[in-house]
Amino acid sequence: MVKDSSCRQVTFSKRRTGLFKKANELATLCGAEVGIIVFSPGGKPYSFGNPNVRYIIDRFLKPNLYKKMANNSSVGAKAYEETMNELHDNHVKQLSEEKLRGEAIDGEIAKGKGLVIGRGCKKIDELGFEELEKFKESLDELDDKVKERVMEMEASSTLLMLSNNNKLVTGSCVKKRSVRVRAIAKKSYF
Amino acid sequence: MVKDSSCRQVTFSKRRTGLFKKANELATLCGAEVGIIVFSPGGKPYSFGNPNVRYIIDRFLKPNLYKKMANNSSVGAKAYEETMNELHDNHVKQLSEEKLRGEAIDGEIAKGKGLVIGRGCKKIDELGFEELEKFKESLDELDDKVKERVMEMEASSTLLMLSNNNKLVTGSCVKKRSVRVRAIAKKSYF
DNA sequence: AGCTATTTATAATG
DNA sequence: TCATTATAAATAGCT
Repeated sequence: MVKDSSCRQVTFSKRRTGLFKKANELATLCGAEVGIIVFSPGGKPYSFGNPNVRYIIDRFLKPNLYKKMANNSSVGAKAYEETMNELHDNHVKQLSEEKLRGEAIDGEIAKGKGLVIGRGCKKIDELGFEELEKFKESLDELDDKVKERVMEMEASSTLLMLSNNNKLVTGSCVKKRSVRVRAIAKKSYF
Repeated sequence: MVKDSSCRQVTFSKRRTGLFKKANELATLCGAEVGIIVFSPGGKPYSFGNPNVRYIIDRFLKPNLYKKMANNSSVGAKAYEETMNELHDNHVKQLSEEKLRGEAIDGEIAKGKGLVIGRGCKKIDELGFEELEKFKESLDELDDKVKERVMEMEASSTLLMLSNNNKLVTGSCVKKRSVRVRAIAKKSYF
């Protein structure tokens, strides 16, 4: 890391591109799932993901959530895709019903922002080391439960990113994944 | 992705190694921060991280938490390290105090696992789409707060990984052609 | 796992 | 930033 600033920026750009290309090839050629996050020397984030970064991170951090997907016929991205399709179908059916009674509960939920622990109303800032450790566990458990349901909601945008991310480069391995796309872009990826 | 299973496994191995090497070079040569997660066709996870994957994911998902770090003198990993050192010092100081009163609160915290929303006691499974969306927001906010404090606790282990990851074993592989410096090889990056 | 022919990435330069 | 090219590095195919 001896190069001067402008030269380093060029090298960074080239090599980042090369890295993402390699990652793309790995995913395509081998049927692997790859996620990459890069922060430039200046701190700007770049990411690559196949199927997408969110999915990779989720799967990495919470493997348990993906066990049931693994049971859904095939392996890896295919299972994910299929599971997501199912979830999405259910979701769409559910959505209309939910919308109807949704607003009625807003008030109640709003109070949720002042989440309490047990019956006490300690503020986070007042928690100490031991308390936090346990509280974090609780939170993670809760997070898993929510994630499981929230996944339905995110399925649509997730799948869109999937298709956006699959611009392939190399000659010998040009291949597009066929994916059902539904819903509108939420985030642009690179 | 045309190769048969055993051939594909070999290719996956070779290319994964190559990818991680490239990532390592990018990080070392350009001072970038890189995280990679790969799931093999069989679903086995491999990861590379500089400084480490956890840090990369955290920074990617919760940029705000790292803003204050950015204010801590320099940029990137250095700032992170320094901030972590500070946090760790505070943490160690705090730890002895906390341990003393820690156990007393266990019971109270244990109840936290039955976290409630507002006053109601709805189970997660009973929440619908609209409810979940709002609840997730609450949870994310809460998670940020906790992360901020939990970071202190994780600082020590994080820093350990950091130092473990940075065993520079070989010098630079300077091959001919004047100033052209090739990557500095780190040995164990996965 | 090692070897080598070939392809690909990239540093330097325009 | 883009294009070229000489060279280093990665890797497919084979053993």
